[in-house]
Amino acid sequence: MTESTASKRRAPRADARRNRDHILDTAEQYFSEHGVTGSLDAIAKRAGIGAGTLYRHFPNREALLASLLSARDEQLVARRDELRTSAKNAAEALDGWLNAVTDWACAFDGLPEPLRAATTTNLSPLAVTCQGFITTTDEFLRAAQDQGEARADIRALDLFLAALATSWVRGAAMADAASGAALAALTRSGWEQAPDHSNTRRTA
Amino acid sequence: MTESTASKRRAPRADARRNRDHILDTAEQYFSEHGVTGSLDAIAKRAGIGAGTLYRHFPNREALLASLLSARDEQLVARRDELRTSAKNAAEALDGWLNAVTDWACAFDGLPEPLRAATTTNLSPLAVTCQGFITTTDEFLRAAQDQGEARADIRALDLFLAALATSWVRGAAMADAASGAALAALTRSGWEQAPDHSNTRRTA
Amino acid sequence: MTESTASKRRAPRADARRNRDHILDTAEQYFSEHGVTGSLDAIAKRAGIGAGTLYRHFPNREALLASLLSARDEQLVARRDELRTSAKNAAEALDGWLNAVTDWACAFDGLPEPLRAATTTNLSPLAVTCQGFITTTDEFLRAAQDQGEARADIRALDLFLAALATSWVRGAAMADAASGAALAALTRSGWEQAPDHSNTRRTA
Amino acid sequence: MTESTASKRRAPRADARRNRDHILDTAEQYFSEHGVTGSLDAIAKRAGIGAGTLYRHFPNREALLASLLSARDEQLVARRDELRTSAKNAAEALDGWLNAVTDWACAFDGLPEPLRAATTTNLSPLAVTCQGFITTTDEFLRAAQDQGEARADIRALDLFLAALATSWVRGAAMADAASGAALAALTRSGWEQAPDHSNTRRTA
DNA sequence: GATGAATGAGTGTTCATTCAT
DNA sequence: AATGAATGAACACTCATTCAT
Repeated sequence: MTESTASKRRAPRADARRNRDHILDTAEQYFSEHGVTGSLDAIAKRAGIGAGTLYRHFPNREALLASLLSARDEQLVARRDELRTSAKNAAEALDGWLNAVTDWACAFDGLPEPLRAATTTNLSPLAVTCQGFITTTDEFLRAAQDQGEARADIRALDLFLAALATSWVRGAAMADAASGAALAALTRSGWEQAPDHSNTRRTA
Repeated sequence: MTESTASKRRAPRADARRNRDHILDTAEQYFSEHGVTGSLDAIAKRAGIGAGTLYRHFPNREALLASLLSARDEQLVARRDELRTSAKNAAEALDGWLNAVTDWACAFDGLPEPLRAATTTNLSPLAVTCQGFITTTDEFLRAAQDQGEARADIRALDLFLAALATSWVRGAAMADAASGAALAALTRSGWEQAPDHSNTRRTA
Repeated sequence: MTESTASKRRAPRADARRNRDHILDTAEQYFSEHGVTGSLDAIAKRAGIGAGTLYRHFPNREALLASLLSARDEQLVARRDELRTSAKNAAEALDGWLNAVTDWACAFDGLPEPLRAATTTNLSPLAVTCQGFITTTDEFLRAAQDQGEARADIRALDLFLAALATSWVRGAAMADAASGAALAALTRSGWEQAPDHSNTRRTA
Repeated sequence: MTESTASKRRAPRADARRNRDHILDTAEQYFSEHGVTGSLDAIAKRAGIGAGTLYRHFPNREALLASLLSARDEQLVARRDELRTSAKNAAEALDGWLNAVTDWACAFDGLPEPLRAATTTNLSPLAVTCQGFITTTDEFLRAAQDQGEARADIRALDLFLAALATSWVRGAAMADAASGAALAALTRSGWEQAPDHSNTRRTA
């Protein structure tokens, strides 16, 4: 299917492809330096192309972000497959996945914000990206729930948002890394001490 | 304490005081409508004063925000006192307090962002405000820990940040309210199911 | 004449012809919606062709407009013939013709502007179109003048411009239709009251 | 009244006034060269001020135009008074006035367009300016009608629009001046030859 | 013949902050 | 103390036209 449509627009034109890739590289670097709210014009300038060219490839900031992030999909997908096979149990797999998502959402300063927005608007190009990850989260979550390793009243969307929130807490490069980790831990175990009459062992 | 420094500049001039209050009222309204990133110029205009006057009272956006929020301190302090006496146990008190903080940080759209920043920069006028609430959080947390109702490895700062994160997830008025509540719940209990040795009852 | 030059490049290629027609249809619709200053790129996009193809067929906006309008020539020519036979006198014929021209120039929002320009520059592809209509106007005018039904000091060009001006006054769809009609009436009879020798008393 | 409000905002600040005047001078020159659609940024740059300063004084193009034109009001008003006293009859006065309006609307290339728009939208700052002139037109028109020198079925608005249309026909500096005059003449007397054998019958 | 990528100056507008009045 | 004018870079985004493919 994808092939047939691709055959229609035969040549993606070598220079266009090159430009596109160059824009992505430049944006990656620029966003790393200035956060996701950095100037698109500045990216175009740094890439040595006209602003129009950037907008042709990526009609708006979110489209650019989406492309940037989907380039990292492979890594996340790889991580997912790895967790599926190597995790010692469903809870570890879910935990590992959520950590991976958190890292992913920390790619650029300010990234969690549009991602969160994308979970509710559905209009953003980021929405599809997010949706895919929520689905994966759901798979891990269900597995853990089936194994009795995760509470039954948890929704995948909420875990995804919790991961984003953790990225958000980590915030800028300067922020307290420990607090980010702490929120991740809270998300897993909560602050509440189980009122264990006998001996509830719980691993921090 | 604050009074003694104020005594230095004897009469704060009635009109200045009036202006200040009027700015605060206007800003309150404006931020409610447009979020915390709204235009300060617009606030000055709506308040019917010059931009310079606004900047005289509040040298920057965060100073304005800090004043705005500290006006709500009383409510939070009242809530704190209420929780201290009425909560049936330390865990409920802590939970109630965190919910109060979460609500407080939802006062304006986009408010969690500068608050989070204030927890790390220390330079922001908001830092003092935050610090006070972190201290209160610490009191509740310690009480709960002393009662064995909260895990010992939790830090007040992290709980405070978790509350902010919850506000952040709630986000704009449009956002999914359930997800906000879900993160609060996660923060309390985590998604992990305690490995029950007897018989795990689980409702699908 | 035009045919002989066309015979040079024998087959206009079926697809080229089809493209050309499709562009015209699309442009007709687009200009109706957005006025004559609408984006040519958008027209190409809507027509499903590349921008270059559009420019191959019509090197600039005015060339496109000219083709668009000459497609309506038939209607105007038909109207001309109709007026020649059916009008009860030369003045009515001229009046009918000017109204037809006015309607024609109202085809798209903003059309009168390039038409007026075309009457003076001669470089525009629209110039030919306009010239033809001015000639026809001249025929009707002369007939009326011969019949003593039109003043002798009137020029066809000026009547044509007056018709364009009337279209211009009608302006966008929103404009005051009555004023358009009023200008047409003024053009015919003027605001001046003929000095009546008897005694025309007229109360304002 | 105007004085009391003026006293409130005591100092229009000498530099502000100077800037404002300088902007107006620059805009006058720039619009003369490039027409009313010229770049506002370019005007700011040429005036040696920041774009923001221009926008502070004139929030949009039409506000700037309105100020520019109202500076010419005095001339028109003077002309009005002159016509009132010196015109040999009401018809000449009206004719002189319409010519004055036409000249006024020719001040810049492209000016008739926003003026016409202003007669229908009412939202434009130009609307007030236009309204004033329409009122004056009405005075001259009524006088002429009272004298039996103008047809009773004419509206002031339509005469005003006819004057604008005449300016529009004159168009750019390059345009055919004769055609402009011709439309003005048409507006006054029409193209129709009164079929007067003896007594002038004229159909409305 | 057709394509559509590239151009890049240009658009109007905003805004936090400073400083002359 | 209050004012509000000035700043001017920055913003996202557009579009007619060219030209390599």
